[in-house]
Amino acid sequence: MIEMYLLEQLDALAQHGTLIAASEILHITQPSMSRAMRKLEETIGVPLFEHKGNRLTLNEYGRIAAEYARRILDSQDEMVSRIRALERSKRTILLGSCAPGPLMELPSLLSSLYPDLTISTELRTEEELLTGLSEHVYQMIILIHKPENANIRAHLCGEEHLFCGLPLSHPLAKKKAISFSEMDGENFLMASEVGFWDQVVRTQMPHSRFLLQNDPSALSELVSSSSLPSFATDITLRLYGRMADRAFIPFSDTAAITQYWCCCRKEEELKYLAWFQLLERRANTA
Amino acid sequence: MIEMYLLEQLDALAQHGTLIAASEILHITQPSMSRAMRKLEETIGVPLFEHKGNRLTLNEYGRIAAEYARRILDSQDEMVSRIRALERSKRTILLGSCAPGPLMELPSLLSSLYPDLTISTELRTEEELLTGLSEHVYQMIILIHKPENANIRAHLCGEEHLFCGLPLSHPLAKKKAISFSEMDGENFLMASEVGFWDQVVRTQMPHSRFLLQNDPSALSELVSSSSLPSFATDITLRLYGRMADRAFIPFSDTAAITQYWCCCRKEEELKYLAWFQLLERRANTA
DNA sequence: ATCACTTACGGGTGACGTAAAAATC
DNA sequence: GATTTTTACGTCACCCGTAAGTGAT
Repeated sequence: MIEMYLLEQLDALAQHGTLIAASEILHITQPSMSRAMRKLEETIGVPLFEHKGNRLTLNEYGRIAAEYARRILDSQDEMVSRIRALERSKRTILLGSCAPGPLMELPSLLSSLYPDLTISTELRTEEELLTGLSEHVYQMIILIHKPENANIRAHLCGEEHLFCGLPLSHPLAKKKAISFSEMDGENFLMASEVGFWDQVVRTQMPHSRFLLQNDPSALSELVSSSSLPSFATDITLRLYGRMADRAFIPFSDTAAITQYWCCCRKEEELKYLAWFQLLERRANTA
Repeated sequence: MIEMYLLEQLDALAQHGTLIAASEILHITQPSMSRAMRKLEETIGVPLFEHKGNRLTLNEYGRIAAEYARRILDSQDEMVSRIRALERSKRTILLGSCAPGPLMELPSLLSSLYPDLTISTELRTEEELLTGLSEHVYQMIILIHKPENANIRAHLCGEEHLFCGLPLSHPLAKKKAISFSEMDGENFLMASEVGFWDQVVRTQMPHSRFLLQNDPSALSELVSSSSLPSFATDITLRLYGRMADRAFIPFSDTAAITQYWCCCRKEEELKYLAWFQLLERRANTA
């Protein structure tokens, strides 16, 4: 029987080259590793190491052992995280989104539908969300592109339209609509956690600079005391109202409008059937 | 970090149902297992068991953990046996054969070609030999059918012809050839380790009985003092000569003649190139 | 009463750390 | 002399076994 700590130490040695480096990573002393590696060698009964000068290196067999060690450690990690995630998914819905907008409205709806479950949310990139969903990290994710993956089921769950917030004194403040190119070059005040919108505005207005503020209320104060343009969306305007001293003008570009897809793993679609039906009704009444 | 002994005990529990049964298999006491399972549960942080009456059973999470445990233990075993087999294969050639004939001639030839290597032999079924070869248990195997597997290279390495040994007083002792059907129903003295020949004679002479003798010299004595028919082959006759008081008559059936294929894994064909060239020369001069 | 598991306690293996030596650069 | 590994020794964690206890059949 080869214990896991031996494989862990072998793996660390393979990755860091020397006993000292590996032992520092594992927070054990170097003699301890020296002993452990000898023990591993004796257990297998085949030499795994070579002494090259004052360095201990893996030989052909050691490298094979290290590959197995890596794989075994990986499956051990996977086992633990898989079980924990599964257990948690019985108690909570972790909802990941690529934009903050859906996270302002959907969690409370989820809560009312599933009162026994805890609803948590995270803001991540679409790529992170997709891998996280398949790895059972997320129970649901909100994307702006409908995923092609056959193991994922997607339902439309709303849309969002980007607005430009301008002080009333701004020359364009009276317009009914505005384009990114008209505003390109102006400096904006912006919340720092806006998900994919960050990418959108930087791409559409490459000559603009964006002053980020993490705290929403601080941002709000800054905006009202500043003459810099800001952002809003139909969702934020609906939920938080319009500032009296600002004009909010929709961007006319198609890049300023997005649809959101609420996705879950195929095998959980039935579990969330009521939820997707609620989204359906909500879309029809909107 | 989940140590291997915990996974081993979980696996045993999953396979045997109760702590007591599992602990007996592992040769540890039952309280020790009880503690270990609780420790595993605490480490993962998710309940893995249910108390059904006075029995401890795996719940949904426990069953998942047990699956992982099984896989991890398997790869750990594979790691050790793979490394040991690889190391051994550097020092020895383990030659498996489905018949004893080739093992009477080939090992000494191998020895003279590879004087630094230890040559060991085993008699097994073709099926066992094929899996053993792919799992690096054998470096070479001798089969009577050319294998189809693309990862295996086969070279002809000789043939063998079955003879019938008869006392000179036997009515058929003067014949030049003999068929299985002529002998069907007679009882034979036979060596017990004859590989696939066992199958051949039992199939071809279903009404005969075969008295097995494990020790070759004992068999030889029995044969010379008995009037029962016996077996020989061209190989045994060449190597050990003919008994003066017996006639050795070839069986005429095609089932009495076989070709032998010497096989190695594809990736080792170059390593044994000299050997296969020797077999080639030997076949041509024969 | 029997069976399966849990709790309690003591013992011994062995994994770790510290200190110092050996070997290579 | 600096770096890396090995050796030596003491300590403590923890895994196991024994024995008694609890609960279900």
